[in-house]
Amino acid sequence: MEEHLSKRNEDFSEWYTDVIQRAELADYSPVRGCMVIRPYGYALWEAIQQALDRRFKETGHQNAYFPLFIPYSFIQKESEHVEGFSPQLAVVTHGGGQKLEEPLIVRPTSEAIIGHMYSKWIKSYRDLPVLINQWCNVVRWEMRTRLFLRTTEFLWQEGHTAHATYEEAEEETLRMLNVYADFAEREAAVPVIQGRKSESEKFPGALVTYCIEAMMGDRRALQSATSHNLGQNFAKAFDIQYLDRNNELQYCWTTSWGLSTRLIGAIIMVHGDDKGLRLPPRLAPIQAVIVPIYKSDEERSQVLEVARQTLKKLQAHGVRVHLDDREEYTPGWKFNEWELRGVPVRVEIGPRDVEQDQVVLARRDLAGKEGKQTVPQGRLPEALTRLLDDIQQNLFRQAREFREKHTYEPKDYEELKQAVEQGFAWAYWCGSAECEAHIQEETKATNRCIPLDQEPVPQGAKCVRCGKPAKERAIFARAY
RNA sequence: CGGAGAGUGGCGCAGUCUGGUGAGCGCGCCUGCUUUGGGAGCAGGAGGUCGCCGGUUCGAAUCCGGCCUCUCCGACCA
Repeated sequence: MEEHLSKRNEDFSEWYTDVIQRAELADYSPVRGCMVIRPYGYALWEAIQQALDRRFKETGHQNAYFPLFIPYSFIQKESEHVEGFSPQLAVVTHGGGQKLEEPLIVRPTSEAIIGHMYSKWIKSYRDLPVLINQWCNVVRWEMRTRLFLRTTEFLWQEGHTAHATYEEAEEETLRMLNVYADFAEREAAVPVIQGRKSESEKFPGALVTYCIEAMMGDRRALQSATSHNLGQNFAKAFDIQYLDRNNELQYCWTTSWGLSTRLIGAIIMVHGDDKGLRLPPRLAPIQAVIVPIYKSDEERSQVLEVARQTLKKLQAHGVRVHLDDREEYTPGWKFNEWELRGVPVRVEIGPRDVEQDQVVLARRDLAGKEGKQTVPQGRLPEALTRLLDDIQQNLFRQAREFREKHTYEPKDYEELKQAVEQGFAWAYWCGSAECEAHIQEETKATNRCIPLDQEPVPQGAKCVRCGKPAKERAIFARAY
């Protein structure tokens, strides 16, 4: 292992892949574009799953599981859907040593197969709404991949719901968008902007796509989750119909929404620094690591004894804590190792601390002495809990300030060009796909979203590119 | 899929241009002793058919051809 990481500001991409591998979150696999999620990275995903799953259940959803394989014909039933996903499909043509009658696709998303099942299950307005989520893997054959951000196979959850009315579907779509935003900000400490995707950026087959967008440490944007109101498009393609109270046959209104392992990429890129990861305490697999320090054998047994008691005490208090009692590494080495792996708090216990019935707490988000404090054993659990809370909030605050600092309101096209070099540009826009395409071509920035939270367009506001009357404000930025 | 770079013990690299008698260096790993409050020191040791296939040659990590994989930059995308 090399002693030092790549510098974050010098080469962000290299720093990113470096951190992931050194922190043992993931590794490259022998299969092109695929990655192996290692135990530490998977533990982070499990923490994400728990925090989200709880929110899904609280909003009335149930988990289920649909198959990995989908008949090829299914994906072709919704025209925009086919067009959007065809280039990315993995197709199975052979099975059991024989050519298949009909090829199967490996799901890139499950609207098709779930739509098919919903058409069997839904008969009456009494069956609605159907609120199902699944945790699974999907495959999209990407040209260029990147650990966590874009891999051929990735893990995610996809919620699929069916409703009696447009209003209910829209309400559900926005409810889940809110769930994602709440999760991102409170659990991952990643500040997000809730918005609507433009026509050209929306999900293939959706009526409206909503998303949460976040700013990464290199000031590029990352779509961190999406929520789609699918209207009746999939209901019509898959025949999802019900009889209403008046005995009239109606098509359902459906939604889908998803968040993937990509969010791990966001956590890395939003919070990480030159020393490595900085994990938000609420999701960190290890919230505190105890590092014992000693010289003689006598000190060793005393310190380890206290370290083990401290471990038990903190575990009993509900803290995810780890005791690093490896003999082969020095304390200094361990300090660096756990900082690289982003553990929010280090608990140092040495002879001095044993003698004085105290520990030293060092927080990951503040460097050196500034982040250190001495706490009596008696007050440890409470002090640590408070500290974790403080770190969680500090990470969020830092990320939000960073985003605000790099957010601009360009008044003309020249200013927009400069703004997207530096971060997010909130710009008035005429709403045309043409302007959007021009902006992308000329600045490499895409329309990330039209923020939901925005003032009415003032009189006389003009599109930043074409000068025609502005319809709304959009965020333009370079994106992952 | 277009452009660039790279594949040599577990990791990072040198050697390749100019083929030849030692495949080398740093980190890691193993053993022992001394160390341990910010990436310890010394001594001894293990580990590589040089990405794969083919060709040229008395002889190939090195030259030639093909293929595979990875990274970075673009177009596509969660």
